[in-house]
Amino acid sequence: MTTIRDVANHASVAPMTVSRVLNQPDSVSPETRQRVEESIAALKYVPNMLGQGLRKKRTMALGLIVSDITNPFAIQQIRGVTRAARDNGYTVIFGHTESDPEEELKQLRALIERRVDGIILSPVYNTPESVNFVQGQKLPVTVLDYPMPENDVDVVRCDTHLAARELTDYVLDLGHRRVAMLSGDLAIVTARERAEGFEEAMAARGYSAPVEYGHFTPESGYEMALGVLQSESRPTALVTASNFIALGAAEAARELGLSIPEDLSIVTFDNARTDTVLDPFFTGVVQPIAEMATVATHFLLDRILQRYGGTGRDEILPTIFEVHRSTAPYGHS
Amino acid sequence: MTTIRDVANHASVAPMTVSRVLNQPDSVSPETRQRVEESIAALKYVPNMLGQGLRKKRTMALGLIVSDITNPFAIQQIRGVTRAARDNGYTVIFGHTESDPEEELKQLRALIERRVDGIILSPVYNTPESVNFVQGQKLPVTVLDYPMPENDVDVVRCDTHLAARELTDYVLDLGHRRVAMLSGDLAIVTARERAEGFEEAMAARGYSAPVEYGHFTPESGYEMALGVLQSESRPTALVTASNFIALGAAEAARELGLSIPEDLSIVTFDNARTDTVLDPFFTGVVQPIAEMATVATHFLLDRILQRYGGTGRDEILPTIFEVHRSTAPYGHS
DNA sequence: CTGTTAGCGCATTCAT
DNA sequence: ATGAATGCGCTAACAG
Repeated sequence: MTTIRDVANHASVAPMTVSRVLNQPDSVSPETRQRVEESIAALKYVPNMLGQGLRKKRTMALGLIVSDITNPFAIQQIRGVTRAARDNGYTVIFGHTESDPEEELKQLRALIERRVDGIILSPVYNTPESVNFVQGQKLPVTVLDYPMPENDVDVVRCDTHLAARELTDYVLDLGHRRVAMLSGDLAIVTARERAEGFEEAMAARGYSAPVEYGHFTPESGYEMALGVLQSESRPTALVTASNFIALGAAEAARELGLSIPEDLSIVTFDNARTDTVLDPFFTGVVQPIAEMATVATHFLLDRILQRYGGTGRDEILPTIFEVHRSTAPYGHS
Repeated sequence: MTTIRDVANHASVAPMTVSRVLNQPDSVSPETRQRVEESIAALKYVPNMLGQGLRKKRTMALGLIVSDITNPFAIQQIRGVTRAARDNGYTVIFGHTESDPEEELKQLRALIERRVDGIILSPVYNTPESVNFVQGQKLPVTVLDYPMPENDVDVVRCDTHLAARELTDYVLDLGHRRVAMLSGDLAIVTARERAEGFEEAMAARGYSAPVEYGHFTPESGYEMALGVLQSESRPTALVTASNFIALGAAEAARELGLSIPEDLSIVTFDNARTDTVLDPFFTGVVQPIAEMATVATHFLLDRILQRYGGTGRDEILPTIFEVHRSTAPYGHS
C-alpha cells in the first residue's frame, strides 16, 4: 500500500511536502503542489490515519454505542449522530450491544482502543460503570436518552416522566377510567419514570393505576396485554412504554377480537413514526431523536475542542405529542 | 493516556514484556506476568491500536457499508456481519450511504484511511467503481446482495430472478390473471431482475405483464399502487419488489377501500419478517440475510488470512418462501 | 524468560 | 517555500 514516502519519491520532494499539500496546501508553491497532487493520483495514495492519529493524537472519529439496533429509535440516533458528525468533519465508529451491559463495556473498550476522540453512549442501564470507564480514560463522553444521577456527565434526553403524565391525562380526558400501563424492564430508568408518571396522573384523579413491568419487546407487550385484557375489569385503554410494546399489545387485542380504537385505546411512547410509515397508527409521544443526536454531538465536540470544560450539562428536550388512529373517546363504539 | 511504557515502568520491566503479556502470555513467567497485569489494572491501561496497527499492519477491523440503514434488511446485514466478525475476533466499522453512490465512495475511503483489514459492501448500484476503488488499494472486499458482472470479486447473493418467477407462479396458481408488478429503481439490478422474473412467469402462461418502476420506498409503492389500482382493468394481485413498496401499496389499497386479501392479494420480496413482528402479514420471499452475512464474512476472512486467493466466488443462497395473510385465491371474497 | 534495537506512517519542530 | 530530524505507541527480530 502506498505511503507518503512513495508519493514523495515519485514527485521528487520530501515527505513533509506531501504532508503539507494534504494539510496546509497554501504553504506549498502552486507548481510543487500540482506535481505532488499528480503523484497522489497516479499512485492512488490514501493517507494512513493510523500514522496520522498516532502523531496528531486525534483520529477525527467519534464513537457511538446504541443498545438495540433493531429498534427504529436507535436507527434515528445513528442517522442523527452520523450526520452531525460528518458536518463537522468527523467519522462515526459505531457499535451495538444487544442490550447487554457487559457487551457495552466491551464495545466501549474497542472504541477506546481505536482512540476515538469522544464517545456518545445510549446506554442499556443508567448505572455509572460505563461512563466511569470512559471518563477514567480521560475521554469525553455524552449520554443519550437516560438521566445519569451518579455521573458528572453531559446528558441529552427528554422528560419522559412528564410525557407519561400527559399521555395518561389525554386518555383520561377521552373519558377512559380503567386504564393500565404496560412498561418495560424495571431495571431501566425510563420504564420506571414512565410508570411513575402514569401512576401520578391516575392518582391525581383518584383512579387506581395498575402497572405491568415486562420488556421493551413486542413479545413482552403481547404477553402483558394478554394478561391485562383478560382480567375481570378489562381496561378500555392502555398506556404502553414503547412502540414495540404497543405493537405486541395490538396483536394481543386482535387475537382477543378487540378492535382498536373501538374496544380499546392505546397510547404509547417512542412510536418514532414507524408503526406504519405513511400513516402512523399509534397516538403517542415521539422524542425528537434527530435533534437529540445533534445536541449530543455538539456537546461532545464542545468537550473535544475544549470549547467547554465545566460540569455535566443536562439538556432536556420537549417531546412531541401526536394524535393518530389508536385512540377514541370512551363509549365511542 | 497510559502507554505501554508507563505500564513497563510501573512494573519495572521492558515495554516488550508488557507486550508479551498481552499477546503471548505463556512466554512470560507467571510472576512477572502477574506483576504486569497488576500494573495494567492499576493504571487502567488500554492498548492503543493505532500503534499496534501501524506495527502489525493489520487492525483486526472489518469495514461494512450498507445503503439504507432505515431498511430492516440492512439492520439484519449489520447484525449478521457484526456477529460473524466478533466470533472471529474482529471489530466492525460501519458506514451507511443513504443510497448515494458518491457517499459510498467517501465511506469506502474513510474505511481505507483507517486501514480496515477488509470490506463488506452492500452497494447502491452494481457498477464497478466501488469495487475497483477498494481492490486498487489491494484490500479484500466482498459484495453482498448484488451480482457484479464487471468485477472479479467475491459475491454473496440470492437468485432474485428465480424467486420472482416463483412468487409470480404462486399468485397465478391461486387463480389470479390480472397481476401487476411494482418494482424499484430501474438503475438497480435487483429491481430489473425481479421485474424480468415476473415478466417471464407471466409470459410463460400467455398473460400480459405490466411492470411499474419506482423506488424502494413506501411512498413510491403508494404512488405506483394508486395508479395501477385505479386503472380500468384493476389487477387482483400485486407482486412488489420490496417490503417497503408492499407497505405503501397496502396503504393505497386501504385508501381505495380494497381489503387485503379479499379484494387484492400482495406478494413481496424482502419482507424480512418485519411488517408485523409477531404475525407477519405479507406472503413472499425472504432472503436468508443472517446466513448471507455469515458467508460474506467468511469469504472476506478467507482472503484476509490468505486461505483463498483465487478468482471471485459467486455464492447464491436459496430464498425462503413464506405464506402469510396477504394472499387469497382469486374470487375468494 | 527478558531486554534492546529499529521501524511501521505521519506531522511537529526546527533549520535552511 | 522546502527539508531533516525526531518521536507518537507498539511489536518483529534479534540478543542474551
